[in-house]
Amino acid sequence: MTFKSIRGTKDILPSETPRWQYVESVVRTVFHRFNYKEIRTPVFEQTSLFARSIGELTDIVGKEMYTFTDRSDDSLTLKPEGTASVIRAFIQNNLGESQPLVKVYYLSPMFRQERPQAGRLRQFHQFGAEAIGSSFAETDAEVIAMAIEIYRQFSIVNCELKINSVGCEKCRPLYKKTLQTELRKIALQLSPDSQRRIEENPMRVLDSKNENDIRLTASMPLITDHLCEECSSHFEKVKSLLTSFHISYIVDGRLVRGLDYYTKTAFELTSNELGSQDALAGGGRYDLLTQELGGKPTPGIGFAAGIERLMMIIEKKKLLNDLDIHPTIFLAAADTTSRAWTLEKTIALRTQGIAAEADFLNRSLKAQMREADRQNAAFVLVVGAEELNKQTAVLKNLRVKEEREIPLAALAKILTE
RNA sequence: GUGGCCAUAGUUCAGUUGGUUAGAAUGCCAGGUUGUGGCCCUGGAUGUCGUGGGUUCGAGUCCCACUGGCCACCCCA
Repeated sequence: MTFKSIRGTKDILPSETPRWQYVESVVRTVFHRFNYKEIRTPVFEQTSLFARSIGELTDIVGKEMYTFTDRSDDSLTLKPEGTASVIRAFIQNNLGESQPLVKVYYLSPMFRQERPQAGRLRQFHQFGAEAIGSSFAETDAEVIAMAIEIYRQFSIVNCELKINSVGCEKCRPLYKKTLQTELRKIALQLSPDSQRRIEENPMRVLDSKNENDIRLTASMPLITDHLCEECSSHFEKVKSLLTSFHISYIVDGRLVRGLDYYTKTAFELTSNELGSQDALAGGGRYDLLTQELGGKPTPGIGFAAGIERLMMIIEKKKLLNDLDIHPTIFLAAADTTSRAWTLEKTIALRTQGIAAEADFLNRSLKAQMREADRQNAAFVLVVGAEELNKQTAVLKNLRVKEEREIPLAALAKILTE
């Protein structure tokens, strides 16, 4: 084989696209119900947009971005996540000037150069939403409820919602210092990654999956015990709202997400149906991001979810297997003289809004019947010279295996009933 | 980026201690029914055995490298 798709990229084939389209339509429906409107941003941006927003020291920026220089020597990057682009568009188009709260959603491919494995691709797809302009806990709860509602639409209700508060510019630096001094005491016993993070991003050390690290840091102070008054009451409000929405959650004081811009609420939705890459969706509040990117200080919160991972669960649970696109009628020609008529009629039916198909490969009647069956057509119309003379045809219902002779003039009417 | 396993018809896979023209199932095509699908029967077509090198009289089989896939680490959607 001479040409192959790039490592970590996948073709979504005709056998799968009906399921994708259906999932996308459900996602859109829920977003619309929550009054979020779609935004479409370019797939690539200036590299510095991501470096600035996601954080220079994060794994995403440090080693996973698809970055290249174009012919004008500008450094561009295929977007590794959605929020940065949305906030850039929000600022650039002054979206905040026409209303205090902007609620948008997106469905888009994302790109990260990681080693592919189950549930992880280099080009993958996310849907996500951003509510820009509200600092209130009510919006945090709305966004979380919306994410959960999408999964509920697919009867996925056993996933786990983990939430945390990562503090703000007032309380987080103090906590970081406290944690850092504690971590330095045991630094040499920690994994190399964690040792590096003590200085770069100490909170990530607590989020390590290394068993030894977990044991050593078991009694470390948690951010949830060091929040300032404002962050603490915000967190309490989010939790009580979730409870009032009948959404169960577990507080995970060690949850730190891989993007530096989060403040206060951070959350993650995981599923045990997925294997090692078990995060279905993640998100959080980013009250400082808009000003960091040069806009007016505007609080915001959002989430993003992986479509392939949702798809994995849908496939595993054998949901949505009966979606398919099929012709209502297949026009089969019994002899060569009637073949031209079937083609003409097929085109005519299509213009009348009926999904029709015919044989364009000059096949035998038997082969045409097989084709109609393979295409899962509801009806077959068999016509030959004799029928055309009488202006009739044999209409066969493939589902109930019955056939009858009908006048050609009545065909469209019968099919649209 | 690191590691383990893997790579043979369209697909899923078999292929003996290295030995002649590389198989099965399924799918595809055709016929059985010269105007009728699904089930059944009969027949047919299809492989650079991932790529490149090496060992050997001889390699799908052994060795090396590369590429790709799967899974895990890491990280995350």
